Amino acid sequence: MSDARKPYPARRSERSRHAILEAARALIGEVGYGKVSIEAIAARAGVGKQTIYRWWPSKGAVVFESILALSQDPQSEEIALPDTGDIEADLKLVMRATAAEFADPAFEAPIRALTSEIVNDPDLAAQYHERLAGPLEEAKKARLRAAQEAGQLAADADLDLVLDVLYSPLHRRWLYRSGPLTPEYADALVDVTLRAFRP
Amino acid sequence: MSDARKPYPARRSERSRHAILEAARALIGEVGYGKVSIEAIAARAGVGKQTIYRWWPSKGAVVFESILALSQDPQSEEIALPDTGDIEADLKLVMRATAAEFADPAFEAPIRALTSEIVNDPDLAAQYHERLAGPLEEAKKARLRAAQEAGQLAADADLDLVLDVLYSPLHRRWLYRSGPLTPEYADALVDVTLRAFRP
Amino acid sequence: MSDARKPYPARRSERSRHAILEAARALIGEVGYGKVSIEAIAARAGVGKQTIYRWWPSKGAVVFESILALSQDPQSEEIALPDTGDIEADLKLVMRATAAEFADPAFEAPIRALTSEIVNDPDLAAQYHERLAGPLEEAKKARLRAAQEAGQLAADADLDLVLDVLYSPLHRRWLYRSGPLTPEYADALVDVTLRAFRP
Amino acid sequence: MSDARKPYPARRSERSRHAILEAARALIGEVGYGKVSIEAIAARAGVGKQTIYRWWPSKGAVVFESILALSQDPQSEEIALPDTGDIEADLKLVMRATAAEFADPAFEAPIRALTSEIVNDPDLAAQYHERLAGPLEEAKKARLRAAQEAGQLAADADLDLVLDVLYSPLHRRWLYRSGPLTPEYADALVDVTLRAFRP
DNA sequence: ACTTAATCGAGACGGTACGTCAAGTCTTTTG
DNA sequence: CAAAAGACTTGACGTACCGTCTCGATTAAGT
Repeated sequence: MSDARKPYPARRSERSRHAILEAARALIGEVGYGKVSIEAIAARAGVGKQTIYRWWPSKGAVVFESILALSQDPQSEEIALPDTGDIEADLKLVMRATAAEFADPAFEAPIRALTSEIVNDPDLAAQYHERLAGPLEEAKKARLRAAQEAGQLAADADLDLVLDVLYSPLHRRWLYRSGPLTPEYADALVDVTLRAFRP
Repeated sequence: MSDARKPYPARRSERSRHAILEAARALIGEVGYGKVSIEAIAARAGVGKQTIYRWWPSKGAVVFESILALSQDPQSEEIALPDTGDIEADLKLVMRATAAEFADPAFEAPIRALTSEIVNDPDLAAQYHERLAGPLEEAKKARLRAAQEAGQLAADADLDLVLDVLYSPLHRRWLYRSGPLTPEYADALVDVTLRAFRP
Repeated sequence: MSDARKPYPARRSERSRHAILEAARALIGEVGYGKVSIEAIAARAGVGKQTIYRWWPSKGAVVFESILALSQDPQSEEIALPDTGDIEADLKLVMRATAAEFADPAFEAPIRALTSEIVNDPDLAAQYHERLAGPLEEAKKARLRAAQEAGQLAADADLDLVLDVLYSPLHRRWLYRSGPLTPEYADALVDVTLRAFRP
Repeated sequence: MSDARKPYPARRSERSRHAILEAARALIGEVGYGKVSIEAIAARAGVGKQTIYRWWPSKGAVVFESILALSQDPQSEEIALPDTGDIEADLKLVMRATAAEFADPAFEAPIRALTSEIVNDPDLAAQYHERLAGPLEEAKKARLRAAQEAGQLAADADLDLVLDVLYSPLHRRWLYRSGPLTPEYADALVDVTLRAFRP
């Protein structure tokens, strides 16, 4: 009887699951995503390779989930952006923080790994959206909606588009290393965006 | 690398060089970037493996160059954007074309491959900038400068920032598959950008 | 072996025991001894692996017992060789039958499997002797004793030796495939043996 | 390019070939045939697994050749049995030596391993015949022919049959552990054989 | 035109990792 | 409490490629 079909999750070992994700996370940090192997994850987690193959379809999926797990625990349930009533100040705060995060090497490595996976795997891209990017975007849109109601943003602005204009340039600069992620750049993006969507 | 103290380019076989790049390009299209191997490239090109290792440091470099070669040949020397005098119409034309290009599967595969490499290798990112993205950006900035002179764009606008705002959202949508690349979206980006940077 | 401190045979499921031996026998015929696995036996028998491990120490033991069971059932209790009074005729009959049996592919596979086990496991060799070979030899020796009493065989002949000389060459030829198992060869062995041990 | 097809023996590494056979031989002695793995042979020989798979089709073939190599080197070219003119004395000498050899544990292990392989693989059986058993049998038959010419053996005796009767019982007793391999037993077999085939 | 030295196609080599199979152990649920 | 079910760790399988290392056989310079 091969292990190939329909493992029955009720019997799944929580201990193993956790050890695998933790090992994956640690190895990405230590040797870089490209050099992480399933064998190394299994060895580090004290787990048989089959236990990985039983529950995940690919290295990408393990790595993906290990990073998701990493990102989700701390913020737990609720994500909310600061709301002082001043949309410009609030956005600049958030954008500067985002820029700083991207510049932090400890943060970079796993996110680049994750991005590599997402670029080449539509399934993971969908999961990424649903589980990580989506909730975050909702939180941002909630803050923007408040700004609309306060008359600081055009009432008919497409909030998805606003977010695209606000974040994409920063993201692209980071991904392609096409320029420095300075606070000034963050501020400039906020200024441009508010100018484009002012009431 | 034993053989490779100083590969002396004068003796390099142009026939082999070309066959290798061509084989790489073909294989990316057939099996996808992740599954292309040096051995397969060598076999397909009718070349010894050492001939590849002698001239390129990694699979990424071969693939990268094969795609660069692909992109450069047709447009040869000069790249220029249309200039009808109407910046809005011209940009919409270009942006719609870009969106269509991204949506074309034959175009997608190699560019995603290239992007995978760039994300994880700063050297390749630099080369990409210098040899592909840079010249293109210059052409775009030339057109924007003409618009500034025609009073259609703020004279003090940072043209790099303008390009970021214009292209990044489209690019990001494509890379993360986070939304459809419609002509309407292309138009909306042009509208937003012109609104943000109007004189 | 956790479960197996003292498997308490009183509660043993006869249904399972039989299904396991039957499954083992069937699989040997279908895929060959070398490719039979405990997992396959368990699956085919509709039995948990532990149920096999609880009652048998190794794959060899299961296979061995399944073949023993196969050989014993039909002949049940009593085995006796033909006795027409003519030892030469009787032996030739038996030897030709034995040669034919060995040449039958359906018979071969399990016996070769059994032999593989026996060669490398002295315990199984002993069991084989006690449960299969021994009784058969007794029957043969009974017939030879009758021949001695009839003055057709030297009275002081060592009957074990007689059997060795009679059967071993045939057996070896089969095992090593070192020659054809013809009726003529069977006859020749009887002739040689009777000549060597004539009164 | 996979390694799968037609390795070209001219480039074969003699160093590796020898190390592999030597490692196989050593491991059989240390852990027993059943527990020898290709991986262990490769590791012990300081060789990649593929180098084994490139030149041998199976574990059995490697083990087989390692034992053949072992048996062939010392006796090199010519094998000849003693010939004092007294066939009985000569045969008893040889048979007692054979019995002693079988009883030696250092000799036993590899020969049992070899036998296991031969039983289940007709190809190996054929090779065994051609490269080991055949030449030996020729030497024995040469001695028996001399005895025929000296009038110590029936002139019309089938020498293959003589060898069968002489050796098979000893061999079988060893293989099945069905009795002790004493010098007396060896002598008895010579006596029986000579009686059966006396002129 | 003639060496002569680097490049070439080919492919064997020592290795690492793959994804699969089965072994034997352990745990949970069912009868 | 035995048995079915099946997840677990372990370890070997046979394959795919890696990057290095010979091999002759071109091939293009510099004599």
